[in-house]
Amino acid sequence: MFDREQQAIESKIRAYCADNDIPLADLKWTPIPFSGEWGTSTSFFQTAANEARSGKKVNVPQRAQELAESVKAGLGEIEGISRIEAVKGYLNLYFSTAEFAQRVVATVLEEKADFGRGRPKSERVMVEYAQPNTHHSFHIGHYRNAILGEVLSRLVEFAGFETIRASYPGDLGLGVITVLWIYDKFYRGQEPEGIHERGQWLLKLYVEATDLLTEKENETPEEKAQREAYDAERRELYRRWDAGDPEVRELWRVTREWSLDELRDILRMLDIDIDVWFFESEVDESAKEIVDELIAKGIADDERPEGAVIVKIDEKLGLKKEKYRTNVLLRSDGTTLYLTKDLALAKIKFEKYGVDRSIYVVDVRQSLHLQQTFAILKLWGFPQAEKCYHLGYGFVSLPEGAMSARRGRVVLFKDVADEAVRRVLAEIAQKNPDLPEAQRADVARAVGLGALAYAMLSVDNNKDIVFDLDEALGFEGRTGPYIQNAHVRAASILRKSKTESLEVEPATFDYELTSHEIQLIELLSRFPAAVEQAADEYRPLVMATYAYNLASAFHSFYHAVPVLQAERENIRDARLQLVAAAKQTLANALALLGITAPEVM
RNA sequence: GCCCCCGUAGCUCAAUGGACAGAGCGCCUGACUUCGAAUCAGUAGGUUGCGCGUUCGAGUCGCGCCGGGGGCACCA
Repeated sequence: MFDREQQAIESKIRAYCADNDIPLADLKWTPIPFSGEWGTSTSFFQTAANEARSGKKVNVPQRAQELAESVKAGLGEIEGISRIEAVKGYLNLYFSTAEFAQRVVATVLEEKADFGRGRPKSERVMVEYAQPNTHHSFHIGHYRNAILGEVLSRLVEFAGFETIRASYPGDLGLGVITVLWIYDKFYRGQEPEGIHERGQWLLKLYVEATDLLTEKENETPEEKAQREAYDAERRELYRRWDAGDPEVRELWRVTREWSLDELRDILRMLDIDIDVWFFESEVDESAKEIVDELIAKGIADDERPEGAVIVKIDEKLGLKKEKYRTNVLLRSDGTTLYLTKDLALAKIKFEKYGVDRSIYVVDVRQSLHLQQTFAILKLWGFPQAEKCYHLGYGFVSLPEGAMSARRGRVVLFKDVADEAVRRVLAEIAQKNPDLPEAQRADVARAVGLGALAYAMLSVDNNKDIVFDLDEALGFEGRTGPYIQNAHVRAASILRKSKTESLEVEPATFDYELTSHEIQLIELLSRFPAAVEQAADEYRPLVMATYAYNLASAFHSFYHAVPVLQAERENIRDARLQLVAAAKQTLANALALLGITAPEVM
């Protein structure tokens, strides 16, 4: 936010050093830590170290301090800077309090929902996420994927990139056929009422079918024969599906739609709007076509009929050590694999959608697979391969162990969301009984889902999560509701102020600010940088941490600093604007996190 | 065997190579006739798994161990 000042200072430092024959190293700027004032800071260690390396005998920390002092003396007075100090090799420049505060608050109130938005970038980004397999049900592992992908999309979009949200559900394979088989055999014609009931029922069928098809210990000859007969039926069904049998295809299409109905409803709840849907079944044909191209280009080796079509990735890249290994593009029977389809899909993304950066939000266990995909894209000659990025995330397990769809040991997202809403309603009844009945449902949903979202986002994506319901639905401490509550408190003050003229004139902060105000304003000023960092590093956690820190600063301010009862009118006006700016920035940060910012709770 | 990720307070987790490693939970103490206590203020808690190295400076980078998790050609 103070780039212009920083650049002016930087050029002054450069000029000074040039005049005094000091070979200045690159200047890096950071906020000054543990200060009760605002400012920016740079150090001279690198420059001193360079001198030492060039042969001069210098003690680096001492020399850095000398340089800092000397530069300080050479800078003189600078507009907007109240004070300069040289300490421990650092040069600290403190901003003029009133001016800084006024500018930060005015900027937020002017830009409103756009505060923090980055300048438009030239590249187009596609984020692929929210893609459970069909014929299953949406569990909390899928939820982690969906919320991570959505927040990442919001971040890169807000940072200025044109952003396309894509989902790529797996709608074929043995798992899907297994569900079709048991439905066709035992449940033909049945269909539960309700989108979620129907979607979840498919998962129950899958569990039941898997049980029937899994070899048991000590099974009798009759049981064995039965199981093998079932399995033969399933294989036959797969064959008919593959051959395009109209009856099987229709059954597949209808049941697939049940899953997608459920998925679409959950995405609606989560305020996720997917732009492009790719289905595995739709890229199957084009996947077969690209194999020939890759063989012709000498990237893939055709070892049929004895073997498969493979890519010796390490060898083609000229790597000595095994890293990407070898992978199969076509089975010896000519059918495609996951990798083949991913290559075909990438081609579509690059050529049809003009994607420059392609981000895959996928379970970390598929890391090797995606690295292989990117490596082959590179061999294939796509320059975008360099900007393919796998946002892997640790899997979500339960205190009793890994989730397992086969064994039916899963925690469904819908169940958790419903429980979250129930708990918030109970909380409201206790803490805010005056809240009108009509608003309770909306607030409960906002707060319940906010708690869940923050529980997922406040852990770095590469860490596994052991999902504990009580922990995920916590409303106190470092949680979504804590941040939402800061927003609510700000809204409450503004409601009570009854001022219409909040934004007509910038307030002047020409009184002695408390440390709480200083801390709060400092955090407001850092929001644009937090957005940029989170988007650059593809890390939702950065924004989650920022939002909490901002809320924490607001809560402290709220408790310690009177606003409506401020001792003077001008102070009251200034603080009201500060509250409005904090509310706006909290709302912007929460929006990026996919969390609703309620007015009351 | 090879590759990837992780190891920080009792627990769960933070920390662009930079100044004094920070939060939450839990424990203990205090603050609601005061803008909403889903809050705030405070106490206690650390050899950042171990060792060597690079650097003016290492939780962060490199190498080697130890411990945990994941992955390694016709599954997705």
